[in-house]
Amino acid sequence: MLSGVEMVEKHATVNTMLLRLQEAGHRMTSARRAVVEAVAGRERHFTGADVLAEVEDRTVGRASVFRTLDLLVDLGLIGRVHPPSGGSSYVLCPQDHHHHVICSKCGLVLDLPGCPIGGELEQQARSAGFRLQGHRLEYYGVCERCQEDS
Amino acid sequence: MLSGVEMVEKHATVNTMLLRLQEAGHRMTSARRAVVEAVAGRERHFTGADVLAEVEDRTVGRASVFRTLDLLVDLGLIGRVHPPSGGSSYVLCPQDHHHHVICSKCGLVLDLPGCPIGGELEQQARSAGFRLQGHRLEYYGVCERCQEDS
DNA sequence: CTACTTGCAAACTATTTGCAATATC
DNA sequence: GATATTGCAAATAGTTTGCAAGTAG
Repeated sequence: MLSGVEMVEKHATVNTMLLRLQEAGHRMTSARRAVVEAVAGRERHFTGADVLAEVEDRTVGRASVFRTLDLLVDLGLIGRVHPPSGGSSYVLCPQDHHHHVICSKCGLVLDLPGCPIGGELEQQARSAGFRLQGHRLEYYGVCERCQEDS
Repeated sequence: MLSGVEMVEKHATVNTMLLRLQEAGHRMTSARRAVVEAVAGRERHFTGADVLAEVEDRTVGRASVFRTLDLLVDLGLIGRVHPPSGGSSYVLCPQDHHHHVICSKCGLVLDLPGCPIGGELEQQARSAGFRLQGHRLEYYGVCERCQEDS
């Protein structure tokens, strides 16, 4: 069984993502399928425009692309990142709490499972009266391949 | 001397910021002064539009506001943050490496001196071949005052 | 069938650019 | 006086909205 699947899927597959959408009470439409297919398996960060470009020959409207991406973000299947270069883009996300390293040159995204947060700084914030809700942590660097290329 | 100054200034004052601009080889103009004055002393995050609104009665052009903000970011006097609610805004920054907690309700920004980063995750990124350049870490929560208000 | 969802186009928001005029050094 | 910088207006980028038509459940 499962012949051809040699790797553990770190990220949700197309089917898993569609299933999640349904479970969350959303209808399964061709627009959503198109967006999910355009997004699944990506290993770099991508923008709304990237996805739009990939699905527009399937006559999926601009709005539906953004609406579906929002949905996927809400479900935690993809996340938003903000490269220092500016702008915002999306990345596929594994389902547990994690962070990303993003290559400044090619946009490659690597998941870093686990979380170094929780110590002194959180304590400081709490003693200043904050009730913490979450955090955003992103690393930036240059990936192996891009270092070679330079 | 220095009568009236009872507090240690955590962030650069108007004069300090202007001085930095000059040191960096930039001219001292009224547009820049206006932007710096609009920005100094803020304890919440603010957007380009906020600053624009505050200086436009001084006939400072839209473009100059954004150009000056960029300059201040380059000099490290202010930083960009990306609230989960979306969008991007600026915060005053102390001069050393630090992070922020941001109140989701009122936008209050608190500096957290120091940095919890450096351990396991960086190691993972390095062993995956990344040459790290930096990171972005922001905490989100609700400040004391907003908890009371709710 | 019924309500959710869509595609389209227009509306928006936020920021950037081109350029002649201006002000700083 | 040379050049960095400006204000303005138009341009651009990216995303959102309003709505009649379409379609999944």
